Amino acid sequence: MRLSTFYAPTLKEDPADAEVVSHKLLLRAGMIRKLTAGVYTYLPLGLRALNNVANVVREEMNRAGALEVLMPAVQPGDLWKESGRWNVYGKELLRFTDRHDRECCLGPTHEEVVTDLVRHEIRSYRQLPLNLYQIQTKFRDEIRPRFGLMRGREFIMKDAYSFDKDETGADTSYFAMYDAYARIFSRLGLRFRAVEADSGPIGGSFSHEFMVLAATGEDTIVACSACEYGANLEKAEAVCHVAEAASFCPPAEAVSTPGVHTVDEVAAFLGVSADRIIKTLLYVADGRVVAALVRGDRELNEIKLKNVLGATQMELAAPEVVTRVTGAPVGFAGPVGLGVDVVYADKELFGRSDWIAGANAADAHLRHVDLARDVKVECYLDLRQVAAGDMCPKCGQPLLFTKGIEVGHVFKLGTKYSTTMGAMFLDEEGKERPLIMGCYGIGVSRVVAACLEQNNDEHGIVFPPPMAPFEVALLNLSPKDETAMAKARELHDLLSGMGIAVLLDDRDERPGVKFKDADLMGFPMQLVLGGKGLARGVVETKDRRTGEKGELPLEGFAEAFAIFRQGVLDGWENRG
RNA sequence: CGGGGCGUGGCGCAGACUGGUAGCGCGCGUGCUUUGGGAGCACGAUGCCGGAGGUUCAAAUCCUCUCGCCCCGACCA
Repeated sequence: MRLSTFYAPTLKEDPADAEVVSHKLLLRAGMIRKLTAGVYTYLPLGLRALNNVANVVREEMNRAGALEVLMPAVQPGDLWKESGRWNVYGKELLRFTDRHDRECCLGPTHEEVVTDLVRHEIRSYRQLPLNLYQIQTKFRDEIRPRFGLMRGREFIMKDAYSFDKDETGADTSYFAMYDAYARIFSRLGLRFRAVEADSGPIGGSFSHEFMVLAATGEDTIVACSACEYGANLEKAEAVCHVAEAASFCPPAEAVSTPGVHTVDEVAAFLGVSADRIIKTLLYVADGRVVAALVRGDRELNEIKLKNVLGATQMELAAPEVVTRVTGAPVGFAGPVGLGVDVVYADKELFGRSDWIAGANAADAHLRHVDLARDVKVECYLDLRQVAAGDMCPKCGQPLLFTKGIEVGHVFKLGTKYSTTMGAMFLDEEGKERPLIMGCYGIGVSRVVAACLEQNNDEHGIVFPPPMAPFEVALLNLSPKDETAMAKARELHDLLSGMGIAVLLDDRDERPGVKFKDADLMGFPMQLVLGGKGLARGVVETKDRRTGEKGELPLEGFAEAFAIFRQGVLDGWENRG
């Protein structure tokens, strides 16, 4: 390919509306352009990178035994009503009606469609297992799309769905996908970690997320410093420190705390540390008012609470609700004599007494609270957010916190969809049973963005070779010189003949422009053909990642290049 | 949806408070020079100042309404 006839409009300056580095670089390197919020056009370079990711994904899915299909983007609302998600998916599901007034939506995911497909075809256990996948455009009407390709409304996703006859088979399918994902992200040159995750509204019994490690990640992941344990913060299990022996607790008594609302204020006012205080949080979950108790120095993990309640909707109680159930303004809620439907406590509160808590009266708190004596606690559970200083639930070593970008997610779904949508098969005994499903997603376009978050420097993109739109940039510094141009074409054709994607910069530009653009666009290898080297019969080389420069002889170029290339690839493989 | 910010040649920005000829840098076109890390000089083109109302002799500038974009939050694979 020749750059003079290619379309890669690079920008010298950062676009005003790009915040994160991947977004800036994708725009500056001429890979994407925005149409509207969260919706992008892929320009030739961006599309090549995207396709490279898709092809690696495709190869590994095929290797794992999954079969590629392509499902529609437009889906009938009736299917979603059948699965029960029409009313729970919310505004993220873009709905519209067609000319016959039939309700439709743009597919944010394809459990319904694939389940519908399979229920018409699968009759017997002999047809199982089956794993279908597609690489397709998804639309999710995000509340707030941001960061370019990182969180778009329209994006490219690989989604796979497995169908098995029993739990053993389903687990096998799940781990086949898990392994395929690990291979995919490794091959693409990403630093990542697979972590335990909450399964969210799609439902299911267990799941893992594949996180690309990057400071700009929107997720926080917790990983053990010693063992393999890793989890999304929202899932991470909190280890309970050993409770002190319960001592004698005097009767609870009210103390006046005028205008003292927050835990910190109470601690300061009463001269105690925050871990002696009970924080009482009130939520409305599916219409019920519930109280969640955590230690004053802890944060409640809302996902854990929501899962415990099995609630579909849960939100922090509004001030009016707080006033109604506590009889006091916000800031004085406590578990004793609280007018809520149910009280849950973090397990850390178990076995200790003599707490300080809100008195459910304006400007007052209670001291000497004993939960076992004074409160009807429904259950003591893990409700709190894991925090710095916590230990690994598996091995007891310290946990580390890092930021990550979710690029893949594997779910074991079970029979959630097959049951509600009637996707059944006959087992060996002729008995009808629901298919056991799993679903597995990779944000293909997000992988590109996540990759750039990890692989860039002050000059621009540093593409890992498997993802690079072109592996080699061949810069001809003297495009007007017939001899040089002929040589450049010869090298270009030679490399192309070797199956290497090479972009020849034959533009009538000054050398500096070519160097800057090649660096910005991030091609792993640069070959420079200029007057200086040409006279001596050599081509200069640069490894984009290390910046290391060298020379290759024009005589016996193919062999010398192969060695150079292997060196660059090995460097990527063995980088620290 | 709450909070904040921004819409001015293709891109990045100034001008607005205090109304009075729409400007700068980059890019673009032509010519000459230059040619190993985003060239120099000269000439030139490109604006319904996001849109609609209003105030005024006069609006990019003041007022009202609207549309779009970005950031923080809530939410989310």
